[in-house]
Amino acid sequence: MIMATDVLIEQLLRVPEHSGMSTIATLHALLDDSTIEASAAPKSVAEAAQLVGLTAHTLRYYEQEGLVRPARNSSGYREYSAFDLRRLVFLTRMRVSGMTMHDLKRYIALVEQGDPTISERRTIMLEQRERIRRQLRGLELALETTEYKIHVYGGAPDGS
Amino acid sequence: MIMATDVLIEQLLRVPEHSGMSTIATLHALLDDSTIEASAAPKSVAEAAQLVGLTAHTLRYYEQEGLVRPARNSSGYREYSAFDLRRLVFLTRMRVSGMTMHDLKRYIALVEQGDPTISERRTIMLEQRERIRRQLRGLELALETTEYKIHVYGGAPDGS
DNA sequence: GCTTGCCTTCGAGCGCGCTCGAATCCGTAG
DNA sequence: CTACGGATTCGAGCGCGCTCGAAGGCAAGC
Repeated sequence: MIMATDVLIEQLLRVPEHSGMSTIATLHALLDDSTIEASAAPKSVAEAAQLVGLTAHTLRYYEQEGLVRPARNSSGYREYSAFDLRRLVFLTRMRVSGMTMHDLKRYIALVEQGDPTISERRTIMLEQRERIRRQLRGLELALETTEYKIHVYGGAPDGS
Repeated sequence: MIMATDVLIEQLLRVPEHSGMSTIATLHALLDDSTIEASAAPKSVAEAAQLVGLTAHTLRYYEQEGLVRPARNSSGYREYSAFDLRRLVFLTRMRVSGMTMHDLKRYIALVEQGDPTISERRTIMLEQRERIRRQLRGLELALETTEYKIHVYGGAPDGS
């Protein structure tokens, strides 16, 4: 939960409203690695950073940690493809939901090893789902508590 | 999101099921500083830590930061009253929902200054509510993403 | 009286996830 | 030709929230 996180959440939240697609189709377009090249031109590190709500520094750090492998142009500049961007969206969502860099690196390493690791990846995602659900319960409790305080401190001129 | 957090969430989650009270009444009993002394005997630092899902070290740290002020017995040992315990529950919930130590210290400082600071505290809680709501949205997106992956990785022997 | 175990204070250390700055290189505009 | 913005690598540093260990005190059991 670092500074970047707030920006990140803001950015990622506005993703779903870009078309008349169903939720599942949107997710597919956003996340499935086989639906590549929807938008042709690759992005520079700064553009990619902006799109995904991180800094260029952080994107380079993620690469260093093996989480993404953008191509390079003839000058050695990074070029983020749609594939890379989808990967970044996935990474940021997992980070937002509290998956550690350690676990994320492990997961991505499995992804890069291909099909034989699918069942292991599935296990990781099942655990991740449990973590998220626990967090949701914790957050809802915190929300109740916060609303209780607001109530005690005198009504709610904002919100019902 | 440190090690303690997981334990902490586990502990705090089981609080609501202890009686036939309504949600609001439960919250009141758990959080309102005027409903003191439901359970008489004060707790030692280790007991308090266990109850709230933190370590004794962390409780001492919180005290050092001015977040709680447990009384001391004749030997200088800490004695956590029901008041203190409720305070701790509040603190942990705020921490779970991502409020920083910095903000929490500020908030508690206001609490200790009494009534004149109520409107300021209310503002803080309104902001806190917004932060929690943003986090909830982010988490829900992460949950969808995770479930999408689970789906892609082949059905859900666990959960529908 | 001694051991055991939990309490005390204090200050240093740590793991995480960035974050930043220095030094250098590329590419376009004037 | 020069200047400038943005790219590169590298390694060091940082803020947060604990976390730990040393050195010693208190209280109950044998």
